[in-house]
Order: sequence, then C-alpha cells, then structure tokens
Amino acid sequence: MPTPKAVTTDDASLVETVYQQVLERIVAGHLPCGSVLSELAVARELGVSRTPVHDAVRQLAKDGLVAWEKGRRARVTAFTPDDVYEIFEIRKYLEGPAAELAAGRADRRHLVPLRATSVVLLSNRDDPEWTAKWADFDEDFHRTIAVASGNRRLAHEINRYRVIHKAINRIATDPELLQHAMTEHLAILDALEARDGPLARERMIAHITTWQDVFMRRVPWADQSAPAAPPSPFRESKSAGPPTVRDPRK
Amino acid sequence: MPTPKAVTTDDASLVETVYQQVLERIVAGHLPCGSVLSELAVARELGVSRTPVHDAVRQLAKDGLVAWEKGRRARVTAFTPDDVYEIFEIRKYLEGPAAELAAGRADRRHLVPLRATSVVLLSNRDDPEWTAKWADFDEDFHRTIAVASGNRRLAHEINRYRVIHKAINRIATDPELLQHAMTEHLAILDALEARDGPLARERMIAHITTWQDVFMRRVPWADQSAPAAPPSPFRESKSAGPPTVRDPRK
DNA sequence: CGATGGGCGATTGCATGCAGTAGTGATGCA
DNA sequence: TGCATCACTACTGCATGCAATCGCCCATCG
Repeated sequence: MPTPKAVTTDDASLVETVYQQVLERIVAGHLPCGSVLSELAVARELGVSRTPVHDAVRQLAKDGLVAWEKGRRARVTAFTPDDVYEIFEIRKYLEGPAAELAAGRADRRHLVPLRATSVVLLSNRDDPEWTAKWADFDEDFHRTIAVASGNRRLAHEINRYRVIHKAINRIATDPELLQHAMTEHLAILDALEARDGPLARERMIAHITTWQDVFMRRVPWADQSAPAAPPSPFRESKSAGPPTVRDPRK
Repeated sequence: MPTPKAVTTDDASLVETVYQQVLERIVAGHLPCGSVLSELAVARELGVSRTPVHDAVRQLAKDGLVAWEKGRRARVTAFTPDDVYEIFEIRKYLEGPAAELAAGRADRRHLVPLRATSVVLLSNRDDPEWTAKWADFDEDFHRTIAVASGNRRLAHEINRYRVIHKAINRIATDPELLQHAMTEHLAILDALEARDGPLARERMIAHITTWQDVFMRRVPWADQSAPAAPPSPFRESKSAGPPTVRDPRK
C-alpha cells in the first residue's frame, strides 16, 4: 500500500498530523498515562509509516508528554503530584507576567471578544454543551492574554504548558468549579480593562493557584491504573535531593 | 560503508550525538545565524545517515535554534533584537522565582562550591583561560540555582533558555563586563546564603537585566552577515501587531 | 515453590530508496 | 540589456529494509 489512507485532509506535513493525532489521543484519555506508546501500533492505526510517527513521538518527548524508558521504549508520561505542582508553579511564573504585560498593552480587539463570550457563556448556563464551551473559552482566554503580552516567545511557552495542562485535566467537570473559574476570569478581565498590571498579575496567579489546589487535592492520579512508580521525564536526571512530599505552597 | 566513522565514543544514541554536535557548531559560530542547515551536508560531515540528522534538526527546531522556512528548508535561527529582548525577559520570569525558591531551600552542598569557585576565579584574574573559566562558572552558577529551586521542570526550562542564550552570546569577552557580572553573582550568593528569597530574586533579575541591556546595546546581530530579513521561529505565527521597535524596559 | 537464566518475539534505531518540490541557473524574448 | 520562463539539480519527506536490542515467557535449578 504505497499511498496511506490519508489520515486527514492533510495540508501540513505528516509528522505534524501524527503529532496532533497522538496529542489528541493522550488528552482525550485514550493512550492512558503510563501506557507504552508503540510507534508501530500508532503507525498502523494512522495508516502511515513509522518514520513520521517516530518524529512525532520525539516531539512529544520534547514537550514532556512522552517519557523515554531506559531501553528505547516510549511511554505516555504519568504525571506525579510533584509534576502537577511544578507545572502549575511554572504556569504562574509565565502567565502572571503575561497578564501584567497584557494589561499594559491591552487592546480592545483582544479584550472585547473575551468579555462578550464570557457574557454569553454565563447566560446560557444550562446549555448541554456548556462544559465543552467553557473549556474552549478557557483555552481562548489564556491564549489571548498570552498573545496580548506582546512577548511571542512567552506566549509560545505558555502554550506549551497549556498543552501539558490539557493532558492532565480530566476533572474539570464540576459546574461549580467552572463557575468559580469564570468569576476569576472576569476579575482578571476587569483588571486588564482597567490597565492595572499588578492587579491583573495578582489575579492571574490566584486563578492558577485555585486550579493547582483543586488538582493537588483531588489527586486523580492516585487511583489511576498506573501501578506504583509511574514514569516521568525530568525525573531521573538528578540523583540529588530525595523526592520528599512537597509543601503545599511556599 | 555500513559502519559510520563513529563521530564520538558514543554512549548515547546517534540522534543525541548529532544534536549536541550541531548545537555546538551553532554556539561556536560555525553554522552562522541565518545559514541554511542542510541535513545532507551535516550527515556527510558527521559520517552518519540523514535520519538521525533529521531527528536532531527537529529537536533543534523545537528548541527554537533552527527555523523552518516556508519550503522545507531549515535555517539556523537568526535572532532579531526582539527575540533577544524576549529571551532575556523570559529568563527573568524563570530565574527570578528560581533564585527565590533556592534561597528558601538553600543547601550548603550547592552554595559552598559556587563561592569557592568564585573566590578562585577572582584571585587568578590573569589566568590566560580566565574567560573560558568564567563562562564555565557562569554556566554552573545559573544551573545550580535552577536545580536548587527544587522545581525540576523549572530547572529544565531555565536550561533550555541557557542553551539559547549560549547561541546568541558571542560578545562576552569584555573583562570589565565579566568582572561586573561576577560582582552580581556574589551579591546573589550573599542573598542565597542569607536565605533572603525576595532579595535573591531581585538581584537575579537585576543581573539578567544587566546582560539584557548589554546585548540590546551592542546589537551584534546588526553587522552580521545576515542580509536584511533574518528568519526566526515564533515570528510568522501571528499576523497581528507590527514589529515595532520595542521599548527598552517596562 | 520461588528465583534465575536462556531463547524467542517484538520493536526500535539507523540506513537507504523513491518521489515530489523548491531553488537555481540558463536561455529566450521584449 | 533586463526580465520572465523553463528545465535541471539537489534536497527533503516519507516508506521500507536490516540489524541490534530489549522485554517477556518458559524451563530449569536451588
């Protein structure tokens, strides 16, 4: 079969397509955390050769979503509580300043659509697809602020961590929680519109902390299928400090 | 020739080896910014096949050191002044908190060697290899603080930006400048040893700002070989804001 | 009955082939 | 003489082959 079955209506390279496909599968919960990621299996499933899959897996490894085992096998990263804590910390370091910058460079073109969408979202609270729409808005919200910061590389880094965030976010279904998050979003928007940088920063950090607490408390990874020692990149690098239980916050 | 000429005394994968080799060449100034990066040429030069080179180039692209052109050609990233500014900003966002965290978790095992090395370095100021040793120390200094932060992912990200930093750092030869940097290093060490987080953070940010200013002022990329519109990743993504000359600082 | 070693299967790393495409140089026309 | 078009070349993307390695399973031994 020289011509594969054309995974999608390709406009980009196959590698990019495979990357997106695998990423989607990880985020969606297929390819559960800790499961081995067989290049051959993925290639067969997507109807492509192993080469682009190989490349895509390496990309995912760079993103920290896939961990190389000591051999040459790749596993979907199983995030430890430490990982989750660290990821949210870094999000604060990145998105806090981004919010502050965005307040200074605030552009109506950025902010107005966000507020409009949020208003719509708050009024149609019994929409059956409300959760999905909320997720879209959340995505849009953080991405817009990142872009509005004016620092393209910062936006790029924030986006990288949003991707990771999506991979560990399987619990955001509690309506009350989402409602609370929406309140925080609006508070941040207020600060942005008022061009109050420090306030925007503070509220963004508080917002991320809220979610950090939620994730750290619910600990959904504890009762996952993963047996005992789930793999994770950035783990085996340093043989230094013991993996002590981390203090909740500074 | 089934067995290539063994680039190095390989212990890791070929891809990793090639990655390091190319990275080194970029940092060293061979493979100047803006030059096309031919997979075939690299493969021939290193005596390996195209496959591992292809993988390595993709990795470098993920790191932002290589930019894909519209076709499928890769070029060594030519950093614009905007890029350099942004990179240093992000370094502040990452290394500032890292310093603060490191102050809180400060471990003698981390700090003592740093101070020892710095003392040696300050006494042998007429060592012919002083500049090289200084660079090593600088590397060690920032990496140690990153690790001492306790946030492994943060350390990883800081390291990523150190790599980029090395790629654009071709001017750090002014002894007076290095001397000044050493002073700042010591000031940061003082704060760390005093376990004063906020002060360490502040001094780290000031330190990075110093270098940011130096890089922005000397503008070494202006008289480089690159003709006019040097390519850079993260550039063509958004068609939004005009690439206005950036304000020096916030 | 549990642990350890050997054999087998599966999978990955690297090399190479093929085809498509972009870049480049030459040539012809205005 | 300058510009546009065309053909050629070279390089990259993807597929596939080969060999090495790793994991797993079973058999044998303590």
